[in-house]
Amino acid sequence: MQLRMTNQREMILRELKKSKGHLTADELYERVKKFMPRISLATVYRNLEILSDVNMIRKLEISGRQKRFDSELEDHDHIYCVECHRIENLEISKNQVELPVEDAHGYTITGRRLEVTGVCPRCQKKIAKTKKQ
Amino acid sequence: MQLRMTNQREMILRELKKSKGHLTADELYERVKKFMPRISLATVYRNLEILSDVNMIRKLEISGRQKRFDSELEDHDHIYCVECHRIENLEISKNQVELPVEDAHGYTITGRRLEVTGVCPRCQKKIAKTKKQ
DNA sequence: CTCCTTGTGATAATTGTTTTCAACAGTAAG
DNA sequence: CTTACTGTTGAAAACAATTATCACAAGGAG
Ligand SMILES: [Mn+2]
Ligand SMILES: [Mn+2]
Ligand SMILES: [Zn+2]
Ligand SMILES: [Zn+2]
Repeated sequence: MQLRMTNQREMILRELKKSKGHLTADELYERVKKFMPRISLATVYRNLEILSDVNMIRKLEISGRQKRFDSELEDHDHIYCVECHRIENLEISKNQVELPVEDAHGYTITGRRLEVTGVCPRCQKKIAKTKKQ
Repeated sequence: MQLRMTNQREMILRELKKSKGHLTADELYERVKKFMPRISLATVYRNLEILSDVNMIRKLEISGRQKRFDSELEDHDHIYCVECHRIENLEISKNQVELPVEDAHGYTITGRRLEVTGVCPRCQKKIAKTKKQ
């Protein structure tokens, strides 16, 4: 059950790392296609799934939206703009969020996901403009 | 711009309250159909969206899964089982999660969503059994 | 009543993702 | 080298959730 680093897999990983962002499968597909024109979107989805299964990348599942992928493995949360859906990293110190380590309803806790929502500076300006008129 | 309480709307709201749970649009559709056999799933989606827009219900967007709707308006978070996807309420006191009230990357913060994941007691037992064999 | 808005059910379309499958490539024996 | 096995691929179809479209019905306002 060891992972073979195929060309496609490597390319996908490289492009994700290069971008430094939080890309969707199809954004990544567009980038990879530049170098591998015959690759299919299914292959991109497939490999993103595999890579996140083996913890080489992180899968971000922002509520009700398209999945995004992150090559940064360090523990961090995200903030996203409710207007334009931009996503940015958010450093939250561990002690800002303290959770019951176990035994909430008898659950064994495996993780937590914190999403902070807001309006990004750009969208604030945009909104301010529209209001003036 | 006031909300008219149509029969369908009322029925959907009543059934959601009655259930006390966290239902998906189609679970609710099945329930409402018992009383209104001609209602369509689109109407259920439409009205759930409208009802949550005017804050008569809450829309729960659990990562990577189908939206669920909650008739409880009080501020509370949720825990869900990564095995069976059961969702339960989680009371987290405000001071267990303290966030930058504003100015994370210049964002105006509008909210936060906290998801705690774990394995529910039922699934723990199930897993324990499978391991024995 | 007429005009205007809102809500409706049926259906089609769209979106994001997963599955299927035949062809292909890498590895390990025999 | 042949054989068998395994994982991977691209293309296409299937899929589930959601949203858009449309023609019609119901409810006021004037
Ligand atoms: Mn990140
Ligand atoms: Mn709840
Ligand atoms: Zn924005
Ligand atoms: Zn469970």
